[in-house]
Amino acid sequence: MNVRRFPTTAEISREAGVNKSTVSRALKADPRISEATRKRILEIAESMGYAPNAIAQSLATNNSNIVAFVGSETQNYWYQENIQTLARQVTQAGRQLMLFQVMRGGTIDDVIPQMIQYRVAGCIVIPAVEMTDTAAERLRQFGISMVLLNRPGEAFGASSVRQDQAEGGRGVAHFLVAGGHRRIAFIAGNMNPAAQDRERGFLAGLKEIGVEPFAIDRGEFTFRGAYAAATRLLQAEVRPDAIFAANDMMAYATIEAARAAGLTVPDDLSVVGYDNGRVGAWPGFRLTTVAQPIERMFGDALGLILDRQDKPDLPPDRVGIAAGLLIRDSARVPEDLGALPIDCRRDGPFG
Amino acid sequence: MNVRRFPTTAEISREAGVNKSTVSRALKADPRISEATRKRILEIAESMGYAPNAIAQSLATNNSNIVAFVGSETQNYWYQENIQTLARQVTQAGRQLMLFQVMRGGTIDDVIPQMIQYRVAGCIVIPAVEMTDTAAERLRQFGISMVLLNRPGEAFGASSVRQDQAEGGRGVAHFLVAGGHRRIAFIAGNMNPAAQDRERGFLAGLKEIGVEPFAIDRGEFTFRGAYAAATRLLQAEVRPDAIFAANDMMAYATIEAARAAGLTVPDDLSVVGYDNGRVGAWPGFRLTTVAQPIERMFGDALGLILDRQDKPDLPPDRVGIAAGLLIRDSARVPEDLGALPIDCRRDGPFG
DNA sequence: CTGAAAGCGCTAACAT
DNA sequence: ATGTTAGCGCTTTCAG
Repeated sequence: MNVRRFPTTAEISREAGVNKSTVSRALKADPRISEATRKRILEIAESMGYAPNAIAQSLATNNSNIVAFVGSETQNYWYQENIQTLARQVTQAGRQLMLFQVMRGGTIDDVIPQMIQYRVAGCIVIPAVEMTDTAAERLRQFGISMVLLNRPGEAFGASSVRQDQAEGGRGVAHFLVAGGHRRIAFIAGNMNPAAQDRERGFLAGLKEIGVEPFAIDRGEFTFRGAYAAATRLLQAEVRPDAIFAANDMMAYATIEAARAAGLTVPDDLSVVGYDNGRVGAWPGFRLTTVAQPIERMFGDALGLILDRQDKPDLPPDRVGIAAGLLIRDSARVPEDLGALPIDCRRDGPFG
Repeated sequence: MNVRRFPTTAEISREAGVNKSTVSRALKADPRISEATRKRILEIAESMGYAPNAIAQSLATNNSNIVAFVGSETQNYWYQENIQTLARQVTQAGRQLMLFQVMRGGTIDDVIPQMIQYRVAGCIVIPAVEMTDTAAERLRQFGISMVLLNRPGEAFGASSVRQDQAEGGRGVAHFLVAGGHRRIAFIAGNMNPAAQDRERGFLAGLKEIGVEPFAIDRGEFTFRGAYAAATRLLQAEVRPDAIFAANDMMAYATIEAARAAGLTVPDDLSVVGYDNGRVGAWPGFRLTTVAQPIERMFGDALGLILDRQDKPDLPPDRVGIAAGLLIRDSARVPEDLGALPIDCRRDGPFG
């Protein structure tokens, strides 16, 4: 309860009868310190309950070791499901994760001041947050590297880790047509660049094969929006025999809407999503979906940032990731998967 | 690309022909600075693209303005669904959110060093992370306040924000019995204190009314575990007419298991969950569940921490929150809700 | 109303 | 192998 100050390197040095800098070196395993003194210093530090002050270290080294994650106020589970993966990786890299959140209708500019204030080492930005040139410029000015997820970084001079979302969409088009569907509807997302790419790729894919999209509706990337869209689609005079939803959240809604309409998936309706969210693995959904190797993508993103700490002139880099289709039971499966322009993998039954 | 240093107060002061400290004061609206100079300094700062260095501020004030959120590697959506709420509130309070994650099988001790290193102002700890006395002691030593969520803080000398989970469980027992169920099964969670409280309260509630629990199985707070448990329960010779799952994730699994077994909810089986997760609002689930006022709870937790910045001897405080039942369609509803020992609220139909 | 100076806890040349 | 010395960028007495 006594408000005693935290032990500092100075106190340790006094106690050990050495200089502050010796302590500093001993603490960080500098090879020049003799084993004997290091051991002694470590013991003293330990006994005093010493804990290094990362704030002071950051100031002295001009290097914060904080990684920023810039998310948005989305309802989408993607961000939420995967933040834990990032947290783990950041921890394992000996860094800290700081969360920044852009409110609905805002842009990344809203959080730029805070990111700069804390001199974060770099930031990882999800597709749902709107980028701006001024923000990119400002970050560059302060030597903060950016990694954009699932969207091109070129326009902002940023790095990117990107599964080609258009390829994913295209793959789904081929998959659905090969599966024998001819009335293929699409439930689009919002203006988020990843959503746009998925749509573009999907439509391009259909065009390649000479199949007209049966219908296009908007679901705004929300459960509710997609539920309404799917319901409209399924209540029409002629209904689609397949629906591709631009993300899993909307695919869940589509499956529920189908069920509510008394339809059986995939017999009456095939549904394909995008994201490989966790709910899709539940037995009631068994969603066929485009999967992204999250673990690897975050790992790469983190790597790009760490590489650029202290190396302000390392140019941005881009890593591309192949799209892959995870096949479960929500869509009829074509005979010859090998002929598709997308990598396919089957997910065994639940349990 | 030029690695020019960030503008500092010193540079501004030079430019403005005043002293560093004047700049410092002007920047933080110190009343003693004349409007004229303040205005001039602000303009210069602006024109130089100045951004305060929070790291340096923290060092100088011995105060980091960082709030730590300590989560675990759980599959539970609770943490994930609600982290956004916290992020928003922390931002609005002008603080930053740093994420700490305890790996499966670990305790809070694993992240204590990092929290201390960054001299976080305080930490918010979810029930899923295991607390230890040494951790509590260490945080106290460094003046870092703790707020435990949904678990008593007394044992650790910590503050807490707590919906009485036992009351919630008890309320469910009364609700189910009043709804006419007599074969009431329970799917328990894990050792997490909130889960334990729910179980304890639920069993106590049944006892009060003189109803024996029909069966108790364990779902480990996971979808998969609960799905297996529910399936066992529903395939028995005599099956329960109601199942209370210790959290929503397990309730979702229960509903899916019931559906897979060809049962109709709530006609053949009533299901009640705990947490008010988002999936429960979907039309396919419409889960009756114990709700927690997340917004308020995080707000209170944050408040407890902010109150204790700079006031190391303000004793821990506890805020209690009443349990409330959110009634949807997954469980038969008793006639007289007013007679129940828990606040009930109906959630309108989806859409 | 503003300036001077010390200091927050640590690092990193530069000495020795 | 260790000590000296100067910062890192900001805040905060204490003066004036």
